[in-house]
Amino acid sequence: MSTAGSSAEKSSARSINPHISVDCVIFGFSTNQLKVLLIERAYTDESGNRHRDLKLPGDFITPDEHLDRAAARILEELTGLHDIYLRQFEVFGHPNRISRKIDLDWLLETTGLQIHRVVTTAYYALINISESNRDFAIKNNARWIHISRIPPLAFDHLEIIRRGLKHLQEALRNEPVGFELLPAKFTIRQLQTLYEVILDCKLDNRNFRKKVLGTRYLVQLDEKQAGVPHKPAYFYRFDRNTYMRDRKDYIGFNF
Amino acid sequence: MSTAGSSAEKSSARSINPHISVDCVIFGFSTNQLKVLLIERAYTDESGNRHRDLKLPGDFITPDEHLDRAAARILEELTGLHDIYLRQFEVFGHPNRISRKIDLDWLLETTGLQIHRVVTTAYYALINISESNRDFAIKNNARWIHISRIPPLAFDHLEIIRRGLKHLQEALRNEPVGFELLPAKFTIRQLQTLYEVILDCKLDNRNFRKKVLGTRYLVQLDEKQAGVPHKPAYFYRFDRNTYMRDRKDYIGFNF
DNA sequence: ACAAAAGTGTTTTTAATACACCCATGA
DNA sequence: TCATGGGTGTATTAAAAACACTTTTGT
Repeated sequence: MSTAGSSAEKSSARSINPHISVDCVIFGFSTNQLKVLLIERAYTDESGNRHRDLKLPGDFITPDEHLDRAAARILEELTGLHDIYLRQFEVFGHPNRISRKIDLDWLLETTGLQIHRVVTTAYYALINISESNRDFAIKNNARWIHISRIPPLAFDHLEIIRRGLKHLQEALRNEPVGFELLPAKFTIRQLQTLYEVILDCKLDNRNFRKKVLGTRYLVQLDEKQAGVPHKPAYFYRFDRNTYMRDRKDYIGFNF
Repeated sequence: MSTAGSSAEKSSARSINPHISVDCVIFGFSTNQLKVLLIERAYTDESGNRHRDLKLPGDFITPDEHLDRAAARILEELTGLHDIYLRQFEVFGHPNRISRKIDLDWLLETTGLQIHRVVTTAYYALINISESNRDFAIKNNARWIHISRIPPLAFDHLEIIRRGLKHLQEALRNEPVGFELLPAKFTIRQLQTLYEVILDCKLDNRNFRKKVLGTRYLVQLDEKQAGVPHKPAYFYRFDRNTYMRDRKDYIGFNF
């Protein structure tokens, strides 16, 4: 669990349910890297020294708040974005997930409550960094951290990210979620790199193009890349309506 | 959320966390049907009349109980079974999921507390009905109900079962979980029927045999069916060790 | 003219599908 | 001997994988 920096302060003012929280693993893709949006947390140790570390965006739910709604709220408070791809993926309820002194102290400091047991529901969000960076300021000392360069985090947040990545990989295999991480216009190579980075594998370029262009829901635009020192690539867009119509209800099984 | 019949009574005695519960969708397979284990719930309406309906086995967690542990406890209290396949699959946190008068009244009656908001973590369990019936008594007025003949249930338990079935179907496609629902010795036809019933489709017998016998982890026993009025089928068993060694780390993607 | 990434086809291999008959047993 | 479900093989089709060169642009 946890509480978003500024949301935490709000939490102590407004009414919260201190037993249940929501945490968001916000994935973004830029400069050919998968990143996670983390928040700087400041806390004071027993010697009065101020420390910083990072945590997932999250918050306690309010007494009558739907979990999905809480996740959307956290995302919107942080980034200003709404209508973002957001999926519940797992609950973390280990009784010792809040046991380090710094975590207990930080909760006391931000909520005013002595809290030692919180069950958190984890969501992952997929956002397009470049567009959202352009239009919305990232507030609350949030930072994009490369997925494989994540420092020690608050609570069990590293584990939550690991599991979130697993779920993202699973989703990427079975649904067209990759587009959520790309701008509306993208090149096939960008898409392929996204798959390679998230699934951590190499894909054959010709087979990849054959596969994705074989679907009817990837539509080529008239526009090409400009100013690149090589043959410019066409831009494509994802046509969700066509996907919805054509989606094959897969029946095979592998075990 | 909910509380298992007898566990509910216990809950009011022992210390509970009344905000968080665990519910178990316990699947079983017998007479070629997929079934769910449900518990009879009795409640008294305002006119003092006694009513019965059905609910999922579930309970509040205790203050320091791991969610997984709570699910295992519920399962064991009910069936006496342990080391059962048990997977968390989803959290149900809608603020109105406990809003019907009968549900509110029943909670008051069984816990002594006025409870109107509970976030529940749902697990599904896979058990082999015949073996467990033989060795363990099912307590607490529990009944196996055919998956497509489920009457109106307490709380949002019907929705939880629907979602649990979806997750079971998904698991069945990707992992060898079907064996959890069968006796240690089973015939290929039993296995095929299990797939057909759970995935709700017809499978070609020759192709099915080819596929499952192509794996190395389905091993034929010397034993055959006896007393059947037709050619007796060989029994097979699932070799989990071989599966663990041979499991192909599937890399393909379909979207 | 060079560097750099875009874009393109064919062959091979593998997996999925479709399909029909004989076999072993109990009654 | 009959009814019942068990068990088997092949041909076709579809999808995945392997693989190398030409094109377009900026510098």
